[in-house]
Amino acid sequence: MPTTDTTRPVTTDLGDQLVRVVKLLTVARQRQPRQHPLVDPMAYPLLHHLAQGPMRVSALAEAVHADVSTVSRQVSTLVDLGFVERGPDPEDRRAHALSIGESGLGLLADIRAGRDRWLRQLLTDWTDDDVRDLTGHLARLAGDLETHLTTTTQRDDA
Amino acid sequence: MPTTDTTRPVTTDLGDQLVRVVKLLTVARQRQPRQHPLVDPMAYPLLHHLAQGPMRVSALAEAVHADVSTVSRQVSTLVDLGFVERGPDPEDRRAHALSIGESGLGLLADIRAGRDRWLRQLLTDWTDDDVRDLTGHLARLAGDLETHLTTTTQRDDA
DNA sequence: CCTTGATAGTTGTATGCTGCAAGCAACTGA
DNA sequence: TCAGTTGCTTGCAGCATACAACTATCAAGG
Repeated sequence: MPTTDTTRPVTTDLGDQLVRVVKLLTVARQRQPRQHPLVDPMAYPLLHHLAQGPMRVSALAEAVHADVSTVSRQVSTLVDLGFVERGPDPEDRRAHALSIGESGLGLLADIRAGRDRWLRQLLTDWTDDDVRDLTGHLARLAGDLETHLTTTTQRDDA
Repeated sequence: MPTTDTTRPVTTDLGDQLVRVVKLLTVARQRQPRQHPLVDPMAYPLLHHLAQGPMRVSALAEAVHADVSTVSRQVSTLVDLGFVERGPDPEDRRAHALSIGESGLGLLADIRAGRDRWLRQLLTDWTDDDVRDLTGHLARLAGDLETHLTTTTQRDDA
């Protein structure tokens, strides 16, 4: 047993708060009106990634840590609505080069703007430094999570 | 209107990171082996709240910001597995006084321990102060979220 | 060239978590 | 005791996801 702490370790509190925030954010997102009625909120990160350049479905799936089939469906919706274009991949005719369209960038901007309004309303008594501080910690945590998720496919503790 | 920023506001970055972390944590949780095969990870917060004293289903639902029906189902599972007891409510025979049992406390401890192991492995290069700092910010954010969720039932921005 | 195996993506099916609405039991007030 | 309200459960539907089967294409050898 490596945890010879008799006191409650700091990670326990962090875990509790993480679970709490995730839950609350999930609930909040569900209640928030969608920017576009047919676009899943879960598809938003796709736009975020596609905004940084064209990529394949498989690359996108890996980027968002989701199954290819899931991303395929989400992309299909976005394509049907005209936010994303499925162009030919010059190197492989099986694959598609997904690229975000004009309206897709607009949607992304709208999503960000709405989220910004909401956050600003939520964090009225936070200073900019507070926000930046939290953002920095979250980014670091996210980075650690990504490497952890990509390195360990399964197994570990338990 | 206080938002005369022409530069990217700090909340935009925060929003991006929040979405990212939530997504990553969700994925990580899905891949993690369950402490108990039949207990939803989403039910863990229920144990957390019940550990602080007996309460009704409705109170529990409000505490976790979920629908009563959802909590009812989750509680039924926990009762079937012996982690929670549905005792009579002395003041109202329609209601039940849910209380966590011996094994429920054990399960909660196991869940926390497993999460701790995972977090400690994840945050190897974080100092305790870093962790505490993030925890504090998250707690503050969670508090703001809770008041926001309880005050605004609908409407707002969009 | 063909054939065989691997790869990119799509679609069928199943599962898990959720909320809404209907229903049942019990409380409350007249 | 009767009408309305409240606490909870259950039937049903929605949504996101993953796994598996399938099609189309590529790549390597004979």
